[in-house]
Amino acid sequence: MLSAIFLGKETQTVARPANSQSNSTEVPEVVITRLPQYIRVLNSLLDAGVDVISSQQLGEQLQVTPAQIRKDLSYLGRFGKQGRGYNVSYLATELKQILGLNRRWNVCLVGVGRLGRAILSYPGFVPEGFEIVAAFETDAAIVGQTISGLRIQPIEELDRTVTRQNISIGIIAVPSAVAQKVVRRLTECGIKAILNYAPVYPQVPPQVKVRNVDPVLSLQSMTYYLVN
Amino acid sequence: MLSAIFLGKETQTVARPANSQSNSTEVPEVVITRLPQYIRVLNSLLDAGVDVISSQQLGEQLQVTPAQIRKDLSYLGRFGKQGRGYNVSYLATELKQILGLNRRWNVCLVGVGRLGRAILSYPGFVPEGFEIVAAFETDAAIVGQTISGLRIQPIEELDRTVTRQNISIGIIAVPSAVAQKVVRRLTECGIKAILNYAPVYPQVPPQVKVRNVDPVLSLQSMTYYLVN
DNA sequence: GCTTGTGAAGACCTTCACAGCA
DNA sequence: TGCTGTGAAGGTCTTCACAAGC
Repeated sequence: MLSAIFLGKETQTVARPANSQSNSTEVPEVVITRLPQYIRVLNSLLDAGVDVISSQQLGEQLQVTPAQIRKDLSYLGRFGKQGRGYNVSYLATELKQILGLNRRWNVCLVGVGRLGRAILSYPGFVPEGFEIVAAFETDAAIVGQTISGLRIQPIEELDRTVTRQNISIGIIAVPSAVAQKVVRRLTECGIKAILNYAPVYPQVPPQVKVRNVDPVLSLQSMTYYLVN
Repeated sequence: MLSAIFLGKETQTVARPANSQSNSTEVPEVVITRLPQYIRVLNSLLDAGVDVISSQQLGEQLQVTPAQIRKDLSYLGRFGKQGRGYNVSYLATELKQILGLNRRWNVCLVGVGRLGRAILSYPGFVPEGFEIVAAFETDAAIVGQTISGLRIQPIEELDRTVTRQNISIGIIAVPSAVAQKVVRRLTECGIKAILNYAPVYPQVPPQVKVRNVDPVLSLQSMTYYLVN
């Protein structure tokens, strides 16, 4: 019986602000975080056979103001037609291109405990173009096992495998106590994007992006509204 | 082999803005989402035997400016002493009180597929005071089974169980297609806080809080920075 | 001297409102 | 007429900077 999960603060997780040095021409990070949501809705509209949609209609589906959608898109180009709206297929294609979602990404997992195994068997990544092609552990009892079709490697092979398999993204599922150390190892391999399931916010060099998946934090911030 | 996961957009997180009608005296939602992080660091400081900490030092641990910490706390009260800083134990206690974390919360899970089972066996909730005390399914093949010590109930029993077991929080782990329907059922039972693992942003009445756990969105927003 | 708490300033993000165009 | 794209306005959040107090 295998399984898999995750979270988003935004949610959160939210993710940290992290607007390092913002050239006036830079796209705000919050805009970037909304684009995948736009794409998701556009995909479902495509499936429903919708050809054209206005910012008004799109906004209703996304629970966002039409002005926000138009403004967001205006940072990236001019995709609509006055008097008509946006061609669903064209807009989806353009946004995927901009986000780099028109290709596959190789991902590695560090930490193959209970949580790591759930991530390995989570079926939501591959259809979106994210494939976990390597998994690492320190526990000698786990190294060498084959889990979800993947041979678990010792952490020492990280550097070599990341290079050889052209891995750009790391997923961390190790205990809090070692998360920071793992983050450093990943960044030293040249990894620039990390999805962190450990309940700590690790420090990274400014050019590295981290997104934290932390359902406990999400619960803990909601209870405020239950008692107030 | 069971397992468990989650995410944080929020990141994350992130979560939707959702500043409905803000009295000038209301605590900003983004402040509320930071408090659990503060508490986490304070707890680890307590374990380390630290008695007093300044906003400067706390800020270093959290990667946040000292001014932000002081400002955040000032929305909630006056917890520090000039010239000294904050008493770690006192501040942690006060913040937990404010967030309603000085008590246990009963939680129900809807959806006991692969993902739901991972959530059921996730060991991170109970130590923080969140206990999944009921689980619901529509699939007749799963209803009646006992998983992680919990008898899986038919969805029809939701209302009665929520009332009887005093459940305040719902976790959703159903397919996207039915997530909105489940959200409505939960809100009709009086549930005011929902942790949503389905890859859709459901609509809720304004007094209901939702946090979305969505690692795919997190990955999809990071790739932008890998290609740009 | 050192650090908090907080008005004020500044940065950032969202919304408005309309010119421009189909 | 209908809708986009966008400067400008408005609002929210963050940072500054300093008075107050230990």
